[in-house]
Order: sequence, then structure tokens, then C-alpha cells
Amino acid sequence: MASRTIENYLKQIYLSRPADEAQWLTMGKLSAAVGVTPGTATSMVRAISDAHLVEYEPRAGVRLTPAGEQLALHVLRRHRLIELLLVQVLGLDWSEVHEDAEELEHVVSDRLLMKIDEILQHPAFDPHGDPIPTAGGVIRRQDCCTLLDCPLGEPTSIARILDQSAEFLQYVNQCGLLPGAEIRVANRNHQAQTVELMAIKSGENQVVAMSFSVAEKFLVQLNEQKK
Amino acid sequence: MASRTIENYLKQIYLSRPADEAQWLTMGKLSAAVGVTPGTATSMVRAISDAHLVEYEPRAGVRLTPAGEQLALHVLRRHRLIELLLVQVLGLDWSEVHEDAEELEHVVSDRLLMKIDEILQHPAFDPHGDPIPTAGGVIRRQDCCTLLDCPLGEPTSIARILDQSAEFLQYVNQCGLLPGAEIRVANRNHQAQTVELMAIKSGENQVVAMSFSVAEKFLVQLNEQKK
DNA sequence: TAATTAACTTTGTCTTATCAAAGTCAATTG
DNA sequence: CAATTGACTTTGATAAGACAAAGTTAATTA
Repeated sequence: MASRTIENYLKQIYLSRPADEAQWLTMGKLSAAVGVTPGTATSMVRAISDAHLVEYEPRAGVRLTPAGEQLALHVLRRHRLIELLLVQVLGLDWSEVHEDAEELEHVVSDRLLMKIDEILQHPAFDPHGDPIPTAGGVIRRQDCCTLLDCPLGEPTSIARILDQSAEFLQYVNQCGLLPGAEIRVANRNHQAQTVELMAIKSGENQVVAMSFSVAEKFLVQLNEQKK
Repeated sequence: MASRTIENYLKQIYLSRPADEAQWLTMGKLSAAVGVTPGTATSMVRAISDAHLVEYEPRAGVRLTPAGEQLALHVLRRHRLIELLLVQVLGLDWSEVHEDAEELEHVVSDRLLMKIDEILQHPAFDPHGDPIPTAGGVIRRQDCCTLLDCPLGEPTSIARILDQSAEFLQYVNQCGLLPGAEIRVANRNHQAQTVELMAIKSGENQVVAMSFSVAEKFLVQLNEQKK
């Protein structure tokens, strides 16, 4: 069985993998993501590679094998189901469940996970809008764009928040930009590096402005047309 | 912060402590309870003693300090609240929650524990009838006797099951002897080393017989008189 | 192309937690 | 009171996971 440390490395390798499938994840990025020194990451990755969970190419980086990806997705499934449980059943605020889930994801048994999945009625997304892999290790790809590259003026909805820190999520709360919120991007100001948008909050329109770097943390979906 | 290993040692020292307060817990019993070799227990106890969580007297044994007892009770509180949560909210069977709780007790944050306590409405007992220490580290003493030394013929109730193994609890299920069940001890046969009792199960009386060694695992309380 | 630099790897050491096996103590037995 | 026995402790070794610092590579700059 993979130790909690190995589970963590695999999860971070999955989450930090570069968009281009052919690319390797560099050791620098991995060590930063896991929170260890580069030397530690190198030696751990060597060990994980001996277990055929990753491919490792010195000075190039690391990449999950199919077996490693399955394990990573399983950890992610646990993490996201737990987050949803903490919010929906135990009533914790969505801004504060990440840390707890980070620990719980390594100790929840398959039996318990099945029960959680059942109680939540086999949910597809966690409170942050992140997709929950199936028990079989399949993850649905969302076709989303960020607030930086979605069309202007059209009615869209917040689908997913990419920054899980408590402070950021509390800011998101205040703006009313939770997953599901209906919005419209009014304008992008390239000089000021800001995005301006309208949040449609219980009938009232609220104007929100944020920098490009913050806008990147929101994934949105075009609203489906009503026929 | 105490590591999960230290938490486990403290919990076992608490649970295995001899009935007589003045006695020390021997290292043999502790090492068996924790599931390590005696040498390992000795060196861990030395370390825990350096942290002033236990007193250790070579060749005599080990005993919790007030600080160590508080920590042990806190772990026990987590364990028992989690067990109740798994049964009442997640719908697991009471016979199978012990293992999960054994892991979860070391990772549940204070914040999460408070929520669990709230949702369960500050319960006093876990599914096995074990008392749950308060957040302040106070544990109510039950005045119970076992099926071996309770009075014969009088109406009593099962208060607590001391063996938490899944197989045993499944047997308890079958006999209908869950905590709260009303019973009456009919007879003790010292030659056969058996106890015979009546379980009052939904109006019908059911006769159950068990050996002295099994009878010891049930704690019972005299039923309160209705005025 | 040589020098510099940033990123990565190696090496040696540390901590925690464990076991096996050898050593010690003290209580019982003869 | 010596010998035996069982319980406990000590010692030495191991594995996992980490860091610091020294050593490599390879890309960039001059």
C-alpha cells in the first residue's frame, strides 16, 4: 500500500502536471507543490519510480504512469468527496474544509468512502466546483474558460474556483461568486489589468472588479440557452 | 504537538490502566495493547516520560500524569464522537466503525470535532455505550456491574459492550443485546461456567446463554423504578 | 567559446519508530 | 541460598522521510 507521503506526491504530480500532455513536470515545481526541498523530491520520486507509479527522467522531470494516475485520482476522489461531506452534512463553511480534507483523504477507508458517496448521492462536483473522479478512476473534463478568456457580455456562470485558500474563498463569498453564480463579464481593461463583471445576485446586479491574476482563478461556463 | 504514535500510547495507557489507581501499568501489558515489542514500548515510554506526559519507573511500569491523562481523554473523545457520527449520520453498522475511528481519531481537527459534537447534540455515550469525555476532559463514571456480578432476577439493561471487535459485535447484534436492551439474568451455573438470561425483545422473551468469559464483556445497569 | 547562473542531484546526517537479540533483575522454586 | 524462570531493559540495526550543503548540468550571457 502506498504511504500517505507517496499519496501526496502522486496527487501533487497530478495537480501540477503541465497542460501539454507530452511535457514533464519539473522537480522544482513538484518540490514546491509538496513543500519539501528539491533534494527530498528527487529521492522520493526515485523511490516512487521504482514502484512503477511514475516515470522519472533526471533533469527532465516526472510524469505519472497509468497506475500512478489511478492512485492519484483515487486520492483526489477521497479529498473531494470529503470536502462535500464536510460542507453538506456537517455544515462547515466551504472556505475552511480544505485543510481537514487534506488529512482525512489519507485515512478514509473504501467502505466509508462508499457510504459518503451514497449519502451525497454520487455527486459530480465538490464545493469548489472541482470534478470528483468516479470510483473507477474516470474524471470528467469540463470545457471551461477563465474570466480572462471567456466572451464579453454573455450570460455565464461561475463553474469552479482554482484557489482553495480560506482567505481567498472568503473573498469569493463576499463577492457572491460561488460556483453556480450567474455573471456577465462587462469589460477587460488591459491598461489597468482588470476585469469588470456583473454578478446577478438575487435579482440585483452587483459590479465587481478584479485584477487579471485574480480573474484567472475563476473558471466559468456559458449559460445553456433556454429553448 | 503529540505525534499519532504518542497519542496511541497515551490512549492505551489510559484504557489498560489497572482498576486500582495506585498501581502501575506494566510494560508487558502496554506493549501488548499497543502491538509492539516490549523493547519498543520501553523506549517510547522513556521518550513520553521526558515530555512529562507519563511517570515511568523501570521494572514497575507506567502511569499517566494529569497532562497525559487530558491528552488521552481528548483522543478518546475524538474516537467516540467519530464512532457515533459514523453510525448515526453516515449509517455504518456499529460493528464496523471501530477500525475507521482508530485512524480518524488522529486527524480530526478541533474545529471539525466541535461540529460533530454539535450535530450529534453533545452525546454522552458512543454506540458501544462507552462514555464520551467532555471537551474539558471530564469523563462520567458509570456505576455498572458486569453480567457476572449483577443481581439475579431483577430487570436490568445492557449499558456497555467492552469488546469492540466486529465479530463479537455481530454476535451481540444477533442476541439483541445492544446497549439499552432490557434483560433479566435468570441464573448463573458455576459448574458449567455459564450465565443464562432473558432478553426482552419487542415484547417477546428470548433466552440467551453465554460463558462467564463472554458475560464479563457486558456491563449492565439496574432499570430505574417508574414512580 | 568561456563564464555565469539557475535548476537539479548527490551525499551525509538527523529524527522517529520499529524489531531482534542479548543482557539484567527479581521472584519463585527446589 | 543457589538455580531457574519470566519480565523487563539495553543495544545495535533498519526503514522512511526529511534537510543542508556540496557537487553537476545545461542554458544563458557576454
